[in-house]
Amino acid sequence: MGNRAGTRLEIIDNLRRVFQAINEYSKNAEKVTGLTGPQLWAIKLLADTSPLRVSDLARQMYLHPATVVGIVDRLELKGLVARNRSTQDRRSIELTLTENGQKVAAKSPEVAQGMLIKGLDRLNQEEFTHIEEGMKLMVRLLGAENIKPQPMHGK
Amino acid sequence: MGNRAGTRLEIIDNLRRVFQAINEYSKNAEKVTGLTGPQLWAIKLLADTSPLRVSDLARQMYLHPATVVGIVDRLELKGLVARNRSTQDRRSIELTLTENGQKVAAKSPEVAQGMLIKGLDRLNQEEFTHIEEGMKLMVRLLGAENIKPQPMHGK
DNA sequence: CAAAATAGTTTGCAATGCAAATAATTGCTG
DNA sequence: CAGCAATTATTTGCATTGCAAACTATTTTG
Repeated sequence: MGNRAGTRLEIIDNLRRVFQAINEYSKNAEKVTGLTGPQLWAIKLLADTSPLRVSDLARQMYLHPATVVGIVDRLELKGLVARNRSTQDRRSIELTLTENGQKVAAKSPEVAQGMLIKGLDRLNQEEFTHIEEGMKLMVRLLGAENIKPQPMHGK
Repeated sequence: MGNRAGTRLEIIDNLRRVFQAINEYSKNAEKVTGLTGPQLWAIKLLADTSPLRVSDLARQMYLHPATVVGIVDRLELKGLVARNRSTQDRRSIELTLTENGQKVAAKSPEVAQGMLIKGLDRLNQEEFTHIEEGMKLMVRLLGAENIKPQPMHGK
């Protein structure tokens, strides 16, 4: 203690470790599923709510529609996603998971999330409080209170 | 309280917020500097230690040499990095920052790091301990103790 | 000295990501 | 209701990242 400057750097190093670990979990998920990060992300979103229009998917992924079209193209090629023209608004496309797509979504690992949930359960009350308060503070430091949480993925 | 399950999800949501905030800081850095994430990362590493061989840079960035060659190509084109054949081992190339490159490295924002350091200084002792312990625990949960910290970047 | 290892590069490939232009449809406005 | 504006998805063109495999030059090792 007292040596706050050193601890400060240690905290940041630990944050970096967390980053990299999560990155590696999602790299692993890519190997397991044969899908890239964005592809897996799209599949997961479709597993949550379906059908989903292309523009809505783009909004949820904070990506340009043109980018999402490419991702959906490749998922459609793999037979995981289906496109259907909406009957109400014939401009829009409704995206759904195929049976195979649902299987993939169900089987694909929860990236780091599962790991974290299990780990959190094993903590005692004091440790749990440390993490709870620590994360709240980290959010405050970054001014990120108003940011809507979105899946973390490795690049 | 006692509702541990809810808090658990809240913790993960906060981690996601942290992720996204840092992502946005680095996106901003890209706009400010006109460099992409990997390019900025390479510049920062070269600002730390110089000269640096291509293979060493690749190792530090956990990237394939062929990938780094491309990145260095573009930095050289922009006049930020210089290549020099080593005299001791004529196979290897020594990378250095040009004057301009040094200026860019100095001026380019520390991504999220500066933000965090300033923020950490403003915390009282109890808060500081929460973050310190919280991050340690997070690292343990992910089994990331042995991971060498590397810059976090969006991408 | 010959063979193997190392360093950087080139080439070819796939994926992400954006901007701008396009076609089809819907909504709005006078 | 006719016409214009907005929305939706797509296409095209471009830059970047990232890897693997082949290649050249150099060094090290047997």
